[in-house]
Amino acid sequence: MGPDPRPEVSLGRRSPMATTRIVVADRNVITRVGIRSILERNAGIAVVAEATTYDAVIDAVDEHGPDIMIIDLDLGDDTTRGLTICEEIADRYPATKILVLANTLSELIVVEALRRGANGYLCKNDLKSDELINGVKAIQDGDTVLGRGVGSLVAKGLGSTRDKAERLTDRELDVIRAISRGLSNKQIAHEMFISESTVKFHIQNASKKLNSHRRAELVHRASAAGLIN
Amino acid sequence: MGPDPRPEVSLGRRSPMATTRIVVADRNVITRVGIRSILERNAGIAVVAEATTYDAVIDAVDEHGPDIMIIDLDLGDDTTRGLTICEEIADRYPATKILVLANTLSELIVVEALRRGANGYLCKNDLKSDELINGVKAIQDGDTVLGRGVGSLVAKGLGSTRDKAERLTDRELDVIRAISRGLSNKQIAHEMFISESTVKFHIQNASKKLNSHRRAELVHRASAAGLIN
DNA sequence: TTATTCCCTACCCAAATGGCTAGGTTGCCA
DNA sequence: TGGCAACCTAGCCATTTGGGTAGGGAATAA
Repeated sequence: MGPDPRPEVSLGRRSPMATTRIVVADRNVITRVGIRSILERNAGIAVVAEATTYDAVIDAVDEHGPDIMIIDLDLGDDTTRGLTICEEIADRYPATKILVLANTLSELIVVEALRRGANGYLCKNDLKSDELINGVKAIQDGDTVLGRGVGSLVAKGLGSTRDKAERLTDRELDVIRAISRGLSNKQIAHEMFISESTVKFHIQNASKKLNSHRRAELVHRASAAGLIN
Repeated sequence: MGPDPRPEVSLGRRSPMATTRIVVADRNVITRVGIRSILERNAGIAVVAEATTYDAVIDAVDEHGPDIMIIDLDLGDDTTRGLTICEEIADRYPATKILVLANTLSELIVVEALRRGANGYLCKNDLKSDELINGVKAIQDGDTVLGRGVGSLVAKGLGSTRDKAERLTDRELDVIRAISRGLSNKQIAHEMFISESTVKFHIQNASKKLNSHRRAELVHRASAAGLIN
C-alpha cells in the first residue's frame, strides 16, 4: 500500500494531473452508475472502483487509495458496520476523504459518521447533480460538506446541551429489534436468556436515548434512523 | 424537421423504428441518471423524459406517450398517490406499460400496484443491470416481470385463501401514524376527536390486516411497507 | 333492495407496559 | 485505585394494552 507521492498541483485550475480519484460504495447498481455518470461528466473526476459490500470497500480503498470514498452506509443488514468502516478508512488512509451518501436523514447516523471521520454527508433524496459535484469538489478542497437539512440537524444536535443522540448499545438494539417483531418483554427475556427486568432496563435506557416514551415510538425512531432492518 | 432519410441499417436485429421510448419517474437524480445510463447503453431504448413529482409524471406521459413508464411509487410523502397514478396511466394509456421500481419490497404495495395496472415490479436493491434491461424488454414484449423475491411474495399472497394484504383505510393509517409518535389510545382519541374505543377498533382492524399482535410490531410493519413516513 | 365497507361506540378482563427506586457484576481505562 | 460503561436483577404500582363481544350509522356498489 504505497502512499503514492502526489505532486503538488494547484487546485484552482485543474491540470489534467489533478484528477480526483473516487471509489463508490453502494449496494445498488443504479445508484452506482448514476453517481459515476454524474461525476464523470466532469473532467477532473474519475470513478476508479465500485464496491457493493463492506469487505469490498476496504479492498477497493486498499487497492486504489482514492482521493474520495463515496459510501452509502447501508451496505448490508448491519448499518453500524458502515460506521466502523468510516472509522477504519479515516484511520488508515487520512488522505482519503469520506463522503457519506445516505438514503435517510438520521441525526444519530450523521453525528456518528462525522465523529468517525466522514468529511461530508449528503442525502440522496432531493439531491441535485451539481450539489453532488460541488460537494465532491469542496470535500476534495478540504471542506466539510453537509447537505440541505443535514447542517441544521447537526447544529440542533450539537446545540442541545445534553447530547440526546447517544448511541445505543448492542443489547439495546437487540431488544428494540425484538420489540419490532411484536414480542412481549417476557418473550424477549426468554429469547435473550435474561430476566424480564433486564429487558425493561434496556428499553428504559434506549427510550431515554431516543427520547421516546412508548415502545412503538421507540421502534419507529430506530427504524427511521436506520438502526433496525 | 425534415424526415431525415435514415438508411436501412441493421442494428443487430432491431430496426431503427423499434426504439422503446421510456419515461422515468424518480425523485432521486442519481437514480434517474443511473437508469438512463444503463438503459441507453442499449441500442433500441431511449429515455425520452424524466419526472420527479406525481404531477410531472402525468404531464410527461401526456406529452410523450411512451412505450414504458418506469416509476418509483414513492415520489412524495403520499405513497398511495403513486398507486393511483398507475391506475390513471393504465386507464388512459393502455399502450403504455408500467414498470414499478421500488426501494422496498412490500407485499402490500406489490399486489396493489399489479392490481392497478403495473406490468412489472422490480426492487432497486440487489437489482443487476441486465435484469433491468431484460425486464424492460420483457415488458415491452407484453410479459409481466416480477423481480427476484417479488414473485414468490406475490405467489404467497395469492396462495393464501384469505387475502392478508388488504389495504389499510385512511383512519387506520392515521391511527398507526399517531401510534408511531408514541401517543396512547387516549391521546389519539382526543387528537382525532373520536372515542378511545374507536381508536382500539381501528388498531384491531389494522393489526389483523398486517398480521400483528402488538402496536410496536404494527408500526414496524407499516414502516417497512412504506405506509408511514 | 341488499350487501359491503368504513366509520363510530361501549363494556369487560387479563396481561403487558412505563416509570420508578435500589441494588449487583464485570471489564476497561486513567 | 477509582471511576465509568455496559450489563444484569428485583420489586412496586398506576396506566395502557390486547382481545374479545355487541351493537350503531352512512355511503356506496351490486
